[in-house]
Amino acid sequence: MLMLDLGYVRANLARVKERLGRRGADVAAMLDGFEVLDLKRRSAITRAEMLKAERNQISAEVAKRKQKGEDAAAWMARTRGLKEEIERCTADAAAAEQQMQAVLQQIPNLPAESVPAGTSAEDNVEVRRWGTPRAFDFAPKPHWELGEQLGILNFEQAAKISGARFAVYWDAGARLERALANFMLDLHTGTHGYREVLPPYMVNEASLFGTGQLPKFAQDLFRCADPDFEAQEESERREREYGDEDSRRKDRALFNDHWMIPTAEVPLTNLYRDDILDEKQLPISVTAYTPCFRAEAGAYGKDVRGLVRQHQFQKVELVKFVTPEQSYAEHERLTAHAEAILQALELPYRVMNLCAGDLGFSAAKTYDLEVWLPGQNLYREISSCSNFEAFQARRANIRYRPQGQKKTEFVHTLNGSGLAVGRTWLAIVENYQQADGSISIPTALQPYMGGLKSIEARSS
RNA sequence: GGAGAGGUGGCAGAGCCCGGUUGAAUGCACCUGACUCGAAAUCAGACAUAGUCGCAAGGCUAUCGGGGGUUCGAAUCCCUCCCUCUCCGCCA
Repeated sequence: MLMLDLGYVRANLARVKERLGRRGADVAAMLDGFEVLDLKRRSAITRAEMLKAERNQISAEVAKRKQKGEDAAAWMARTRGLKEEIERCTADAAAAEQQMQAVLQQIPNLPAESVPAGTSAEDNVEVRRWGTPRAFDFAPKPHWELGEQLGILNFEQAAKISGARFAVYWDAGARLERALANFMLDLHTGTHGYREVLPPYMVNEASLFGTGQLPKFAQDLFRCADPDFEAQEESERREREYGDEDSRRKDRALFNDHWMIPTAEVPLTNLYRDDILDEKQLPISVTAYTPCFRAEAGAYGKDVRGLVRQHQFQKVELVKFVTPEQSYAEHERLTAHAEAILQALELPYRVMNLCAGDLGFSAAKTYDLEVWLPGQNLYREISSCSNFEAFQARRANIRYRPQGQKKTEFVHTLNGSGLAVGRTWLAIVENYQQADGSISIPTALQPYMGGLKSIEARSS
């Protein structure tokens, strides 16, 4: 299963290269040799199919003669040598196919037309800004200082029981996390029309392939080791032996094939993997509150303090399945739904249109919402809302039947954080801090905090 | 963990014991046409997906949970893995 449509790539090679080139010259270069490989593959397929056709004809003749009671030995002998020849051609075709798949699976989605040019975060374009950063008459502190002073956040205990990049929340801090999750879910299900889902937090390999995390980004994920070591070795042997990506994708679980989800996008998008939806059902909007687990390999020394970059954090995710016609309008709506949370909590933010070079692997277009953090004096990503067009749908085989049409088409998938709860937590702590180190609770959140208006240090 | 049953097209469901025009009966849904002012009902027809060859018409190849094997030929036989269901055990 290809990430980009093979026929489309072949027919529009120059155009595809040009659009991929917007992500960087090295990306477009991945398609070098594509034509040669494709030619090799097709000629091997044609040869193999001709031989198979011959074999099938002979078999049909054998069947006819046997039914009539005639002798078929002469015909049966005709296939001598065919079998080996077929096997050789099929192997050639499979080898070429595998090489192409290996290349294509590494290639990211094509950027949408409305994506700005650029190579790094520097080139992202600010679309709009909401709210005014509050003027402090004292020096605002970062959340890790405030949290530890108030006794609602404990990194030492987390390091002891788990390791680096984990946190323990206490008392009102724990409740604040729970309040935020409930508040967000209520708004999305009540006002924005999303259905609430509680999905598994562990998924199989096929799901991760479907949303684009695998095969390229295995190093970012936590994989559950099978206590049965022999089973694991057996699985890896199979992977080597038959492991073209496509058959592995279909071969749902080789052993206990479980990975911790890096985002609810994975289980939610895969809800409809291999399904054919009715156009009447679309758009489908779902939301879920889940933990997210990220290895953060390669992030050593980055954001080491505080809650910004954790191995486990919680997030409310928004996912939509839409028709191609709806997708860009729905992308704007989904982004607005995430923004509505920030607005209700009165947290200043800005919306960034990511440039081609900063776009994620699977995305055609992404808006990042960046919240103002006075304790660190910067805007920080708190939500990422993307349109994947048919990229994930093709990999996960999610189709729909347009009304009045017989042929199926791939849906477009969208998702966004609505919001990352951990980062919302710290945004509240930093933006609502008072001179005495207490945190006032945003009005919208107070009902979810049992009426609590302020988090103060415990007296005891 | 133990024992059994099963996985077939959008869905339901035959075929598998006894391998041979079976890409797969039948029903439902969907689509087209007729009838109708329109709709329902009825009747008639069409109706899998992907790859590949071809300007096209149209061929050809593959696919009956995944992989492998036996055979001239596999949905049907053999091996293996996965999944689902039922019963027993254990457990939040």
